[in-house]
Amino acid sequence: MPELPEVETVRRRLAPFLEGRTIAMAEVDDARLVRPEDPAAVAARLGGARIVGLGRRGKYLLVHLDDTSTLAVHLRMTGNLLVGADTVPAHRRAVLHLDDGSRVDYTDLRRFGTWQLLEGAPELAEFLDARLGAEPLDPDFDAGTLRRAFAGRRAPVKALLLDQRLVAGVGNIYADEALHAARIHPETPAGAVTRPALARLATAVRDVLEIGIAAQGATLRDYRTPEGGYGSMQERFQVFDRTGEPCPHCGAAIVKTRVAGRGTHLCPRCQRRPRA
DNA sequence: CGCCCTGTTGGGGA
DNA sequence: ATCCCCAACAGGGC
Repeated sequence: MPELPEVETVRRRLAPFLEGRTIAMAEVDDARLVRPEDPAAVAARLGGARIVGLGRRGKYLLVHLDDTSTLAVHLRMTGNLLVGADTVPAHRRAVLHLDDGSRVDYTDLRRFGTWQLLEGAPELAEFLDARLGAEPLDPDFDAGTLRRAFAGRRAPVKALLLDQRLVAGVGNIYADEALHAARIHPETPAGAVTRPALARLATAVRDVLEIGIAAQGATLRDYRTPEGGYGSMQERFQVFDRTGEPCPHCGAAIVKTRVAGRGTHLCPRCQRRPRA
């Protein structure tokens, strides 16, 4: 489910239903969800709280409460938040009952997702700052941001792009897409990426994330239209999950390799491996 | 039918 | 600094 565009889509979809509402009761059925804290204690804390707003930082969805605490929700691989379901959805791990009688269901097939309750703005800031670097959609995100983050580093540029402490919110799909758009081989040592390439990459990261948001997260692998199709051509990726298909830019066959422990898709003609 | 491999993320240990 | 493994489960390929 996640990747930044999907989290942002969930935030925008839920906000009208949640903002201003009071949580009448919360149920947390999965002990791991809020570890290391006690699920019952967190549920009790949520009960009676009013939701003043929904935010996002990186891939964290932030549920701001009127007692200055914030519930930081991370959906990891398969988490999702649903409103208005008329039956209990599969793999439900937690529920928020709102004061208007509606329900928010949290589902998570693989149970990697987390709910972290943070007390007050300083604790929230400390939590986020320890984990997240630059926001790629902020106006000041540019080539200089990447140059400072990559300086002197020899790890593959894709590995650093995926490091949330450097750039917040880039996942495996959008890393492949951004590197392809910027014509950078994913195994290029990060510190060796040229200045012009860094400028292309900064633009590409922002562009692919904004395209994903504009498509309302409809870019995921398992997304299908109600008729079972893929939707418009623009909703498909350029390289991700397109092994063997022609590169939209040059026509060469997309190849799949492994970089930073993750499946990696690239065009061998557009993204030349730099020689040492 | 069963086995093996893969995976949209992040944390911890080597 | 970098790399590997793991969490828990489903789905696809063979």
